[in-house]
Amino acid sequence: MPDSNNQLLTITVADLTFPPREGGYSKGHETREQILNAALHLLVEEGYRAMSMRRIAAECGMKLGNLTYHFPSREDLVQALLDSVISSYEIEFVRIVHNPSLAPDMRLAFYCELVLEDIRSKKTTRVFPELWALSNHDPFVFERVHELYARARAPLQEIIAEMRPDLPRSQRDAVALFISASMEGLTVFAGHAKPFEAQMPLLEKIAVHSFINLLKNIGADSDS
Amino acid sequence: MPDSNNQLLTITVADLTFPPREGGYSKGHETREQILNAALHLLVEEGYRAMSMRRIAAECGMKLGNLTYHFPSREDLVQALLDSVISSYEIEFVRIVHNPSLAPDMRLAFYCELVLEDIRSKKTTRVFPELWALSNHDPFVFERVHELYARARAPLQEIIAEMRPDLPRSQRDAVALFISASMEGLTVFAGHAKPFEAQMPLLEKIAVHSFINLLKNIGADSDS
DNA sequence: GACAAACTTTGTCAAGTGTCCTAAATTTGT
DNA sequence: ACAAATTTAGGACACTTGACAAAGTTTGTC
Repeated sequence: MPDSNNQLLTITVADLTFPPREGGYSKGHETREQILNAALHLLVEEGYRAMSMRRIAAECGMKLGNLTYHFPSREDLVQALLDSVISSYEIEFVRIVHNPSLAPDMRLAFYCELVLEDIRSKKTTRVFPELWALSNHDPFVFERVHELYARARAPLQEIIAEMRPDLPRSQRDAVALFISASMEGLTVFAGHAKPFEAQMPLLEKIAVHSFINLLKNIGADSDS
Repeated sequence: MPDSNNQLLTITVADLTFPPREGGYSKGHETREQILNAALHLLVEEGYRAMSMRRIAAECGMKLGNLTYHFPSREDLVQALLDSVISSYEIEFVRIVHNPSLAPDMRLAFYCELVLEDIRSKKTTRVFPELWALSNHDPFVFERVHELYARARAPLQEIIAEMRPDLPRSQRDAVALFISASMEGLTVFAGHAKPFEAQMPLLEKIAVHSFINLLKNIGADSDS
């Protein structure tokens, strides 16, 4: 198993993950995936506005009618795309939880490294701001995005509970939220092709250092 | 001057700020502002997609022809809107710099309070994710947004320089960037109508505590 | 090979988009 | 009073958008 050696170093979130198929021919599922891949590609390269039914069909080299056969409405397609994007992340979260029990500091640092590494990818840098904007006006996107983040915080909450069992749960969860939001914010500044992309390694050190310090000192300090 | 008393407590960023006008009648400038306000309203309430020329005109109760008289192209309108939004913030940044020299800890806490208070407003929660998404594909938006953030970090850099003059500038700037990004990230989670909006006061405490601890300990610690 | 289900093409539909235009009416500042 | 600025009222352009219907073609199975 050459994978299990560098598994901890090379975890990368897949672009899209598709649910197991039920009925239909295999060709149908293939084109469905092809469509969603084309949609993601357009979303990443040219933004949500460019992700029209016609352009997606053209990207696939197929006719528009065929696209509407697989996705009767644009909303269907967007929801399927969102599901596929999010599924990829949830798969990785499961792996992180099943991590060998290292020292909590190390697990936290590792978690941050994973998140900040993913943020630097073109896909994440491009897709998530789009989702944040959409979630402001689309309840479906809103629910899915925040459900995703809730699962993303779960490993963090475990680590924090291990480090600071003395803190009340509400406090621990708030800290987990702060840490998660803190890293997400770096997307805009140090994500792919952003002004401070090159400084991400330094920012990661600062972030991890800051988070660990926060966890050590919060509550015990001369703080209200 | 009743303002100068609670000035420090009630600073709020205006929705739009307009540059001084040169030629034309005053009515012309008024409708220009009316148009931009309507555009912002649409952007906030229904998102970038809904912000079409016709809908803006309808929102103002005016004819499309009149809109294209003031803004010949949609790009002109978007750029003017962006300028107006950003101007409002830059005005506040200037005030912050001209702050009485309190203890740097207090100035930092005050700065964070301002930012996190603004983040909770509907306008900021709605507009900025839109800008983040647009900046991924529109060079003009990209430049303006990051120019805005650069100015937003300036007061932060001053405070940090005061607290930690021993640190190299690159390190200080990276910390300022981290702090700024950290708070921006909270937009998605604790902004207006977001799942953790109610927890913003607690999150603010955590954030300020974390930032101050970071500034105290960074470099001096057993850290690489 | 038959055959039904699944897939794909082709063509059309109403509605929306930004941009441009003309001509007339109205308002504004001096 | 009068020129400049603004607004209205239309219209038109070329194009894009999501949705739909009716034919074809392919696929797996009996």
